[in-house]
Amino acid sequence: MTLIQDTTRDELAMFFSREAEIVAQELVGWELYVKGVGGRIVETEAYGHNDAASHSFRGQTPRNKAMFGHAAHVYIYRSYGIHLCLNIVCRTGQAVLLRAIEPLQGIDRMVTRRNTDTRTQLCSGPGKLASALGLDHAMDGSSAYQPPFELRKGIAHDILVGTRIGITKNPDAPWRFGLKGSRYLSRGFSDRNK
DNA sequence: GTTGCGATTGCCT
DNA sequence: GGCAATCGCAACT
Repeated sequence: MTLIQDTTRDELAMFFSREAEIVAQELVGWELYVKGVGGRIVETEAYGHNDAASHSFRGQTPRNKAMFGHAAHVYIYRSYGIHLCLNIVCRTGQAVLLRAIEPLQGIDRMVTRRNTDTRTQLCSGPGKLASALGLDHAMDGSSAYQPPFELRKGIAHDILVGTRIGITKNPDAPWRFGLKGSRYLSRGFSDRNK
């Protein structure tokens, strides 16, 4: 392994080894690619410590094992028996759910996988994002700092804050974050819910 | 062994 | 805005 890869890995491990609500906020504006397909992360949610909405709340199970593994590794789970959702693990038991991406590379492959050519809706939701990027449940637990994943650091942006979507427990925590002005969000930040 | 429920999406009215 | 689809997982008997 080269020095550059080691440096990247160490930097990312340090970046993600913090509270999920901090990481989720700072991750907006970064870029994520899977086999060269992806773009700018424009929406995230934090699943933190002592958070009843988190899969890790009741301790480690076979499904959430990756959440108790290494920081900067991915936690991928199946949602509603149909979709996959992508998280990046932070401090032990915490993770950031990636909810929306602004497509920048590999758009043709996203269009094929999603069966739509509406740019703003290729990755405008956790299930859509997972589908567009071609994620596989077998990737659960693998590191986000080596292929097929590639993370590129972003710069600070104006961030929108809101409550998380689709949860029933701990619904009032302001742990949803979005890139201000983005057209690629899963939904707006002013209205609560749909 | 059984049950109930989702960190969702897309189609229908 | 309403709701069906679809099934793995975890809680419970």
